Amino acid sequence: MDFIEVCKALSNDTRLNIVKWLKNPTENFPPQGGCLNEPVDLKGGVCVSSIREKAGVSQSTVSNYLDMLQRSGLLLSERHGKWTYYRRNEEVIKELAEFIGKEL
Amino acid sequence: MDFIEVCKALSNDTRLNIVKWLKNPTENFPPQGGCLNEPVDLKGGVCVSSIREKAGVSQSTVSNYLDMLQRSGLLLSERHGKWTYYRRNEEVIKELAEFIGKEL
DNA sequence: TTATTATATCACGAAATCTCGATTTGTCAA
DNA sequence: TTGACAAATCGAGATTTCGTGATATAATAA
Repeated sequence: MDFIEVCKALSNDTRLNIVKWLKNPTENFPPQGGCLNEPVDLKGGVCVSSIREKAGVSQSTVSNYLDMLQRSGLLLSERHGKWTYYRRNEEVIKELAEFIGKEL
Repeated sequence: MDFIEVCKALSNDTRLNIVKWLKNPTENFPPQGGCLNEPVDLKGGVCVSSIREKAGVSQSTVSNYLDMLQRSGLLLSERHGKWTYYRRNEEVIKELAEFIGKEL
């Protein structure tokens, strides 16, 4: 985990909120995977357009934010058909808490 | 604690190192309070010029960094005569770890 | 008072980040 | 194959951050 990159990723209200919202996807976003007939294991993942709507920023901005959060390791993404579903990487978030508790 | 401001403050290698170094001041810096005859309770605080030397940046940069770290709450400062001694604010650092563990 | 030292503040150009609209790519359906 | 839609990438102007040298302030010493 690159702590500096994680800090940069979290140094923005919208990006911080995205990470928080994804802690409880069903509370914060509409049901996902709607259009697909096949049952897909989304593991709580949420598609870009749902996140964009909640965040109230442009499509390119949210795409950039999600990429940034993924590159920092905080989020994971999985593509199913037309949609890309993002979810939290709980292991990295746990690492982050441990880093602050021990290394910082 | 303003989490965003803390993240911004930690989004820089030198500033992150300063916070880490101040965890063990006696290991990382020369003895402090040397010129003063009066015994001063520095509580592990380190003066700006010692930090500047260790960090290898200009005086204005380190002063700016220390101000930023203090404004974020991560550091505390105390002036004694000509010197300003900076030390960690362990309570805020604990808050930070708790925030990540619970809120994030 | 004057000189010296420690730190803070100012002003600046360079580099990075922010956020957007436009365009491109990828996927599915007709 | 074409059209429609989701998401990623591109390009750009506005804002912020980076790090510096110069200057100002504050405290001590002579």
